[in-house]
Amino acid sequence: MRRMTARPANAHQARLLRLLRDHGPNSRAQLGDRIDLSRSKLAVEVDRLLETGLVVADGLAASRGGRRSHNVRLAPSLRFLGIDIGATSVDVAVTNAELEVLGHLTQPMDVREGPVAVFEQALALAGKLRASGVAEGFDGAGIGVPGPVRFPEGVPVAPPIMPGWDGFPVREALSQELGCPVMVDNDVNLMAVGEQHAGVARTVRDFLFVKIGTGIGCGIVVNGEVYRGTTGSAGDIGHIQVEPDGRPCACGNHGCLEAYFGGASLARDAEAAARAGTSPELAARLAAAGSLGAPDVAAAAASGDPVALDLIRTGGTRTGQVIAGLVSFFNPDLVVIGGGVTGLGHTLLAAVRTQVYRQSLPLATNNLPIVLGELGQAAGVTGAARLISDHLFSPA
Amino acid sequence: MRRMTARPANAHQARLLRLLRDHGPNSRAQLGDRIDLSRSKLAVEVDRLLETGLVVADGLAASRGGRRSHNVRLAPSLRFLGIDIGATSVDVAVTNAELEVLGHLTQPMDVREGPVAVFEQALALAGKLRASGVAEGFDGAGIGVPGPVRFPEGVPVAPPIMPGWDGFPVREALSQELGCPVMVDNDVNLMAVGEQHAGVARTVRDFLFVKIGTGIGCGIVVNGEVYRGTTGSAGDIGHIQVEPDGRPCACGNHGCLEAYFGGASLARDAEAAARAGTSPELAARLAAAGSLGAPDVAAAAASGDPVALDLIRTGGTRTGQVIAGLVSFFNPDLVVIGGGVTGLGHTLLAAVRTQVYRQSLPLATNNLPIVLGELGQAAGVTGAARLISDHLFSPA
DNA sequence: GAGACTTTCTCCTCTCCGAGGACAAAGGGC
DNA sequence: GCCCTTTGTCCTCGGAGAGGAGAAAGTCTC
Repeated sequence: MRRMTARPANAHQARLLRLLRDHGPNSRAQLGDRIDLSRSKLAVEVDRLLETGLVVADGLAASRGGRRSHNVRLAPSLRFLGIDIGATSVDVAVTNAELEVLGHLTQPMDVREGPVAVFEQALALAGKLRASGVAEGFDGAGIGVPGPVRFPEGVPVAPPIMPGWDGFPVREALSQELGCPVMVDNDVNLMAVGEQHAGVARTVRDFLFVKIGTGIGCGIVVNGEVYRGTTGSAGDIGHIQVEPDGRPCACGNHGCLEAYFGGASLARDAEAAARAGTSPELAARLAAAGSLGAPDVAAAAASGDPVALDLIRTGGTRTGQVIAGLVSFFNPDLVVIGGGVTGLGHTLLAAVRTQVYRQSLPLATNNLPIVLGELGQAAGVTGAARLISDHLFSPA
Repeated sequence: MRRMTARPANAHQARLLRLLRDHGPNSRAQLGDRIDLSRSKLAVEVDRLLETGLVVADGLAASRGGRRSHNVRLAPSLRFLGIDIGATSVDVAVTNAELEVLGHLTQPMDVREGPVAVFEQALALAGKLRASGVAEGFDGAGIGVPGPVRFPEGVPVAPPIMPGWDGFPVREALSQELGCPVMVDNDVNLMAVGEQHAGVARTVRDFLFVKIGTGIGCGIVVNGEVYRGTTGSAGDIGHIQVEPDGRPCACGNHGCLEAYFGGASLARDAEAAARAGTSPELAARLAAAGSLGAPDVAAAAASGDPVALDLIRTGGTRTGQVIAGLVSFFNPDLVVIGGGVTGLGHTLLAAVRTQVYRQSLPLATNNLPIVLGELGQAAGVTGAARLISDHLFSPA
């Protein structure tokens, strides 16, 4: 099948495409209400979009008391591919032009295997999705990687947990492989975008998305747009110090947040507790599985294990300490907590909230919701699809 | 004298005014090089600006190899008033349209006396400047206050160190009093803007301006624009915790940065050292003056007093701790240190630098200059003038 | 010092965009 | 079936702005 080649010719067309993406099929009259354009101009631009094939007619709308208007919608054959490469897994999803997830596959994987091996797996998953019939091809792809990215070029820079990726031309390579436009960003940024598009952050302009997974990172949204910093490493909060002269961290410093919390240290602490015999529950799980992870701690906590609960609470408190600082500094509308360990759920959230509300100034916390993400695993891939659609639905 | 009433009629005129503000007098031909407009359009817009009186002819430019071009410049009679209200002083300056400071007065003052008393003093200083002949009237005024501001309305909100100002309609009142447009912002934000306009931050888009004065605050510039947060309290970093369960702070928490450093605690620590007898130098100064302040510590340090040096170093280290976290989070192009205690100078700077470079990740610090502000006392008033000029030089 | 070349400035024309009105088409309600 | 409302199409008109022609005002070379 021939894929999308057209792009909006001007800012008006771009706006129309985004309206149709975000609000679904719409009548021409409704579009007129949402956009500040004369009817004549609007008709011209919609007709041009119909010609390009990006938009198709979609029957008649219900009457609003007079002549029925013609519906239009984004081409139903458009497909975006969202790829979320985590430290230990890869997620691939296919969406339509309205960014609804039509198919989603996950697979465990170690990012340290390097870009070639990881791409092979991601492309295999994409192929599987295509074979399942949800897509015949892709009009664009977004991909998130667990490290800093030089955004304009789509190239990872100095990623600590994925050394083999440094400077690898992700955008270029994937674009070649898939034969469609590709955009690359940090995975946490994309999760933030995902929650902004379809999750809890739909209505706010300035918010933080804190991901607690293998590592801890933060997506920063300013004025509705992701802020990436000078070198693309903004939001790298895992190595903020929470304990002067504290535990040594893999980064070479002492007392970093990640040395105390996050998937890796949580697993380490849980195993230590199991071996020390303070938690029979965790010990049993360790004996059964040979190793422990965040899900084990979550399960143990759910069954009331005090050691597991304590691990989550102190971790949440430490995370809350850092977030409190960020809230004072950034004064956001909203803080979203997401990532793999949200299985720890409300125990974690409660600890974070307590700490933030206690430690930040009232003016910044008065109307500050701190909530869990709504999209879970889908946040990253949704954000990825949104990233590429934003790119494609902008003037050429 | 009649004051400026005209405003640019469109975005082109606004851009031309800003070009003339930032680059000084310019020939029409040069303006053509700097702006993307056809010669005909440019001529029309410049002529219209000449008609409004915002811009005046300014003789002939030097030849660039052919016919000499006509110079234009912003009306030389335009005057902006910049007011910087600190915790313990008020600064007032007059600038021309190019934001050059033509006169500058400072006066000690306690902001807790309340808005009415403070305005009286500020207006008296403005009157003095007018009497000295640098201005006949003001075309606009910018004012900075030491607390959070609801920016669109120009009203302080819940300012901790100036309770009497909460909700006081600063913009409205001052505009009435002066008979010209007024814009209000947090004083630290304005110092950041000042350094951006005429100081060290001229060439960067994303930077932090850390002010260490009576309190400690931070101006955040994203994409060339001040970021103020949802409630206008962004950058309030004085109450970020640096020491879990540390010293009690005036805000009710423990271990805040301001409990350890900043003008107030520096004075307290210095007096304690003087009384304890560990520093003869400080003791002598205390005996002479009855109390100590940051300048005393600076002087003692300059003459080699080890206790004073140590106070500055540990304060710098603590500040560096916080800045290190912000740098990891925000990944700026540049960090500027300014405010009253820059008299502490390079001892302070060195301590901050050491801590930040040690504690933040290499990718964020590799090309990160940390420097002292260039403008000193003039940063705030320059930023204030820039604020109002940005407002006036924008399409109506 | 005269002529040739450059740069600047002023008109003028021509095109394009988009607003908005007139009118036709299509539907609802009584 | 009649009248009102909404939607869609067509047309005209005004304004914005690009770009060319040519005059005006310099510099530079010989």
